[in-house]
Amino acid sequence: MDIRDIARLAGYSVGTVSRVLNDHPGVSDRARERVLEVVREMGYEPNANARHLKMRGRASFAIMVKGMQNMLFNDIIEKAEGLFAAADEEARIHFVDEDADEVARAIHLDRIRHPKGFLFLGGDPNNFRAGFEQISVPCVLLTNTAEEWGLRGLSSFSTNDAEAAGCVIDYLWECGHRRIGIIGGDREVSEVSSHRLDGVVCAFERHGATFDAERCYEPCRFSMGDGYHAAMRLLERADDLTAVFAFGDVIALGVQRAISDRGFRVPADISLVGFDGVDVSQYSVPRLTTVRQDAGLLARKGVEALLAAVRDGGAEGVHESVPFRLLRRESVLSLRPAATAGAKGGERS
Amino acid sequence: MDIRDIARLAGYSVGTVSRVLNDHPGVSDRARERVLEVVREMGYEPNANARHLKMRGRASFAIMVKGMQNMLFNDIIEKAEGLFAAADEEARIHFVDEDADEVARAIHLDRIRHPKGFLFLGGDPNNFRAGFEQISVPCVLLTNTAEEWGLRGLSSFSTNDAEAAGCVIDYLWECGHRRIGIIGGDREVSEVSSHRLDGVVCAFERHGATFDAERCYEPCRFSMGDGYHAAMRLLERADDLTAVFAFGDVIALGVQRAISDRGFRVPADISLVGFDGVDVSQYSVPRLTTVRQDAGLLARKGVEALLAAVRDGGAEGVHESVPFRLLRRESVLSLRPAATAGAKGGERS
DNA sequence: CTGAAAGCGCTTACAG
DNA sequence: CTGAAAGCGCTTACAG
Repeated sequence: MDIRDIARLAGYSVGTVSRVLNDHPGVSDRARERVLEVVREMGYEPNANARHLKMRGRASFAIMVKGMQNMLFNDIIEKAEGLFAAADEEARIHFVDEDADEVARAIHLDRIRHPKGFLFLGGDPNNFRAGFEQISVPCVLLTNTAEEWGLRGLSSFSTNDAEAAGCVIDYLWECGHRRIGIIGGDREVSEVSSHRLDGVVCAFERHGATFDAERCYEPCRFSMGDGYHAAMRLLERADDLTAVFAFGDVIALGVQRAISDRGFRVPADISLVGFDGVDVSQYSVPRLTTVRQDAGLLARKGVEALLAAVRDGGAEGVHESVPFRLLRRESVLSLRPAATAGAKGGERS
Repeated sequence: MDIRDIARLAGYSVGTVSRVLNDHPGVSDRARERVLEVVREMGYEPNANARHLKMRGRASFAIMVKGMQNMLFNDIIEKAEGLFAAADEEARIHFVDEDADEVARAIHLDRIRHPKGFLFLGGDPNNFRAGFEQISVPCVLLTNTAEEWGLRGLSSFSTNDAEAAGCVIDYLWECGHRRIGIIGGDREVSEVSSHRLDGVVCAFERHGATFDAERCYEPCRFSMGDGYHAAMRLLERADDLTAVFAFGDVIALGVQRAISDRGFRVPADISLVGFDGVDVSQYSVPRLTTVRQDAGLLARKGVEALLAAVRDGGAEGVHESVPFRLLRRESVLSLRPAATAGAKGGERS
């Protein structure tokens, strides 16, 4: 069943059928109706390979997702897919391993599949610096800022990680916490972690204190298992902590388990804060205090920018941060009785 | 940069270049080396659209995933992707909404993309009965059994849901629980839920009791939020339950939160069992007792069957169940002091 | 072993 | 408004 069959059955040429199928002008109503009738009857759908071959290949968009376990990315994917669909665009999802090279994968895809553009969910600056210029189509990066990567034509939308991390420290400080441990991605590898750590360090300085990274910072990958083991190491080394800030909700879940396994309770003995604001954070017991990244807005800005860049021909590259929110829930204990009331129910604000 | 450029640069015809690229016999070593040299130098990669057009379209496999929030499916996808890659096959992931028609989507893809085969993660028998025969390529279904759907050419690999659910009830029974609530998918819509419920009912009968579905069964979708609300309804209606069995770990997480919000503790006041055995279940506090489905084996069997069906030309369709394991962890309290020891640390076995 | 040529299923100037 | 024809970038009989 190909376009020639339809043409024959409809009594028109393949050119006319093609024009009908593509909603091109210059077709009589009679022809249009007749062709559509046959198409419907036969359940015909054009071969996408042939179509894209002819139309110079640029078929769909590619979403490059770093890691399969990142629940925030799942939320973003879900929204982005809907947005692409609404714009009548196909989007194909490619998961790449957390420590694989997402840019190399994209270069390869660019060559063999000719996507219209790439939406990156997470990315390693080293990979981008090494290969980005080899990508021939518009690219947008989400959750990382590429502002300082010096790459022409790459846009990025992200949460201001340093500021958000600073807010967490401010909040903990306000609750009377001074001995705070940090568990997050390796700053050599994970740039968001590096920014968040900067925010922590600055916040400490703001409060006239110094963050002792040597003792109170423990790096790990973004998974529950890694969070668990990192917390075990941290709690072993620094047994006087009153609070732990994990650079991801999934990490925080592992940390919570570790705290519990060492015989402590959250938040009675140790307070805990996460990052991302994924669904599970509000169902854990206790509900996890965390920084909510706005997955919906991130997805929308990213998809719109990508669509615009494709339409207008690769733009300059913009870098924007989207608002975040500190969700004050139940996993942080105020050490200052007077402040207790203020620390509760804050999510409503 | 197309195959003609390579041919010109290498000093051979496009036919020879194509043969080299496809590892066909009948090419001199000299030609092969020369062509590969140019290919490498130019970073050339053949246009997949053209290739597939010529090769009659069948390009890659399609993985149809029902719902984006199912963590078990995530595990299976991850394994399956690796397996396809190892077999040098491409696999494209399509997420379809939990209540959208995955078979209709597949029919559409079948027509426009001509995949080699479909791997379904989850599926609604109604959709399959309505449209399955319109799919022209081999299909394998995972996590549901299609044994009784009467569909020629569809294979399925799954956990024996009824048996597994029965084991859960047996275990709770053994721990002294009699007033057990069930929270799971709507049996009209979710066949796995219906099977699990059958298992529950049978197990009650085995123990000389009757399961009162009217009072003790509350349906919901497979998400934490739905689990939470369903549990609220159930606990409201049946306030004497000593245990709740949720038909999915994500549901169980919501249930745990609901139990806690009603002022009860798990397992001291109410015991809780999940289903699936996803990562998060072992990090929750308390660690969740659950049925572990073997995502790795499911993925392996599914991919192998699909590959074989494509190779040998659509086979008959086999239906196999894969072993499961009841992971006895911390969320179930034994009501019979003597049995306490046996109920703990069971995961090790 | 190699090349010239047909053809995969479409789209799109170009005529009429 | 419609049709005949060229061409998208490949693969693969068919000759030689």
